[in-house]
Amino acid sequence: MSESISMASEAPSPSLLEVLESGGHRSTAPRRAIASLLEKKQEGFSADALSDELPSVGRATVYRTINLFLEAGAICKLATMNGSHIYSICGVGHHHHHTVCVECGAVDEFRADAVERLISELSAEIPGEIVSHRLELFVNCHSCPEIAGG
Amino acid sequence: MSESISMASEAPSPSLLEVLESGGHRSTAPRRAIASLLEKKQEGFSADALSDELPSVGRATVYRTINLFLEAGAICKLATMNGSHIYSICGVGHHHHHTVCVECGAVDEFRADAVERLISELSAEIPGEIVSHRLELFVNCHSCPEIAGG
DNA sequence: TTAGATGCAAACGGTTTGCAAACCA
DNA sequence: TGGTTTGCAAACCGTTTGCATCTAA
Repeated sequence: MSESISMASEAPSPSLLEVLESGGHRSTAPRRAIASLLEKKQEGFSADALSDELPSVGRATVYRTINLFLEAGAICKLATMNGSHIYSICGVGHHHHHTVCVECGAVDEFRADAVERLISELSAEIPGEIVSHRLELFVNCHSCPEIAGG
Repeated sequence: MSESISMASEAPSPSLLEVLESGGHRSTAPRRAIASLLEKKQEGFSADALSDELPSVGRATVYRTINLFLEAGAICKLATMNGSHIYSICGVGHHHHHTVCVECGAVDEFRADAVERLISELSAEIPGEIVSHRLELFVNCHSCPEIAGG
């Protein structure tokens, strides 16, 4: 059963403002607004949606700030089932995978040693060497009504 | 060890023209040109690159034809490591995964029961039900020079 | 004081769409 | 022939960039 899987649902996000400052970036009003909004989000978000929620912040700044957090590893960019992609706060610092709810967009993270073990088994069977991998699970989280009303 | 993994390197692509006709689409010169070019390709390709190789075919037609094959399941759209995406012919008819060479872009398919088994194990541990999944392996295929000269 | 950050608007890359002309069945 | 498909160009979407202005440190 539950050998080495760990869900991150309960993990509090690290302070995005700390991420900013430890990266040598300034703490400005637009960045603080974005950071505090992101820290409230359970679901994945698009840059566009974020921008809509912060009409006082310029679109370019939203994109620049997202990229800044991306580079710092504070958020992840992940694929949705339809091929587009969304961003999500990273609670876990290291390599992990995501579940994305196909109904409401809620994103969760998990680490499962079984996944990594599988990859290394596959590497024996596959020509060439495995440099990296990407795994996304699309789920129906069954808690959608609370989040998205659907 | 090698229990149920199957690589698709040698599998001949099914005739894309058949795919067209069985889908009730017409066999036109542009579509035939695209189909025959695709059937020669080992590596993944972008719509843009395809269009460059077929200057006599309009860009819109390239995109339309790609989507047509996508809908028919004859080609797959898959992610590259840098977040962009490429297309690749599907030899295997059913659910499978891809390896993408980070050097030359060569794409291969594999089916591994172990992957599917892992997913169903994970489903016991993960809140909600797993609807679908996506797994991409990024590899260094070590045959790059032959394909891309690099 | 000044390097860094912002907002705007324009540019961008990839993709889709409207439409009249061309084409296959 | 008539419904499909094509090519073009313009529109589109998400994202990045140039630049003058503003601001945190």
